[in-house]
Amino acid sequence: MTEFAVHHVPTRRRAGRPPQALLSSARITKAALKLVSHHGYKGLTMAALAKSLNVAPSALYNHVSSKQDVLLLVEDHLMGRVEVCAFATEPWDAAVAKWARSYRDVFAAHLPLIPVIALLPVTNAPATVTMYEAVTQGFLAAGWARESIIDAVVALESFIYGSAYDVNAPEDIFDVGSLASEAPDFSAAVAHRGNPDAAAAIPRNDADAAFTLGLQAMIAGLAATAGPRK
Amino acid sequence: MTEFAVHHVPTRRRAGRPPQALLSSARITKAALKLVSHHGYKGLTMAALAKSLNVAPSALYNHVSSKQDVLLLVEDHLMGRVEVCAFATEPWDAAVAKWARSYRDVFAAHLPLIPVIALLPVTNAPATVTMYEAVTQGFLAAGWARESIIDAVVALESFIYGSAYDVNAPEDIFDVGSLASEAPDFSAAVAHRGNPDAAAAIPRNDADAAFTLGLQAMIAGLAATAGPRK
DNA sequence: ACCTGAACACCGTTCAAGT
DNA sequence: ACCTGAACACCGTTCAAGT
Repeated sequence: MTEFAVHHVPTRRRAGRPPQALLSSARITKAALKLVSHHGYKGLTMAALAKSLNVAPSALYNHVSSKQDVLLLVEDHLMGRVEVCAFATEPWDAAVAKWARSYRDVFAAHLPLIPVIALLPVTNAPATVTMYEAVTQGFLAAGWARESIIDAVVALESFIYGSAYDVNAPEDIFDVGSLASEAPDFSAAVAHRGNPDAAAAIPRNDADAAFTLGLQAMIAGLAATAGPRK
Repeated sequence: MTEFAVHHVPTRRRAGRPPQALLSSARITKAALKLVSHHGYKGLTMAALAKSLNVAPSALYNHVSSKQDVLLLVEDHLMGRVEVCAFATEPWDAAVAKWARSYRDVFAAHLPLIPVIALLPVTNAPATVTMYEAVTQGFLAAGWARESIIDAVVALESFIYGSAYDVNAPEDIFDVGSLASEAPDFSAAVAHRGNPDAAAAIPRNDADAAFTLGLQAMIAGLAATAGPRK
């Protein structure tokens, strides 16, 4: 050992230049979205996610603390696709309708995220907060009282989440099968859903019809009971 | 070996007397409910369910085809706890409100069943069909057109499912944390939710407030747009 | 027909060890 | 700080074998 060797500085990075990590929140989010779009949420496992990033599964835990964390990253990314632009240009009721429909459409394709949105704090979800800010401003601009806005938004969101499930319901969800005789009125209502005369079988999107009906009802009802004083 | 032994009839059951099985749908449902009430849905595993019935896990598959099947059994049992009696005695809007609130309360305590209700056909769910029959009769008695009833019920259910999630949301779900400066209007709306003056901090159930607001709005809106002609 | 025991093909997560 | 490899403690489900 020479004295020189003692003073030898081993492979050392220049100050202010952190090591180039293989992973990052952005790369994880992107890989997760790609995995989901190709194989659905059943294909989104920590092992598959790691593989798609050419990394060991345990490496993911240096950047997220759990799979829930990955889902939150994906959720926040998708929240950026919810349309809030109408709140700046259109009347309140039209803007709410546009926002609600795009919100439903985005998460109808990502059902497993609904418990995540509905139950996880918005802290560390910047795009989600941005969405809420735009919505709140739209309500304020329409003359809503500050103290009523969150309740109204939560009520609308509840309807939106439930409607996102309904988009994915099978066509025959209300087929009573052998129980028909015990539920004649319900069976008839199901058979005649949307068309007064049984003969005409018009092609129809049942989920859209229910969503439009409920959305119009809630918007009208909110405007009448909690909206701005005329 | 004697001739007698050859003719010996081994333990044989009398005709028309099926063997007394250890398991049945009713026993499985009951055990599952008990497991959930004590340990939550994370405690409802096929292994735990089998153990509580003193049976091997594989034995369950002689009576249900999957865990989804167990969840459907539990769901249908719980649907019997949803109150439909008001449809026979009270005016339509009051009856709907009572039904919706009990529906929300039942499944707020059973969130993992919501995807099951929302996505699985009602075939083989007799209590669920019975519930729908009573609701349909209530709508018919109030003068609703047959072709609009299912859409209205689906819209109400969507709101109910989303509201069940909201009951379980943490108090701080809208805490923006360090993002407050980027969402001033939203932050203020959250801070003043329910109370006009910031000083008074009245105890308040936020989920109930949003549910009541949304339910009143939707009921009023439905009555105005799709209800019976006056 | 109904149940057991063993096995299968997965999960998410942890942790000592390396750089 | 970040990654690997191996292990852990589970899951739901299947299936040959028994009665």
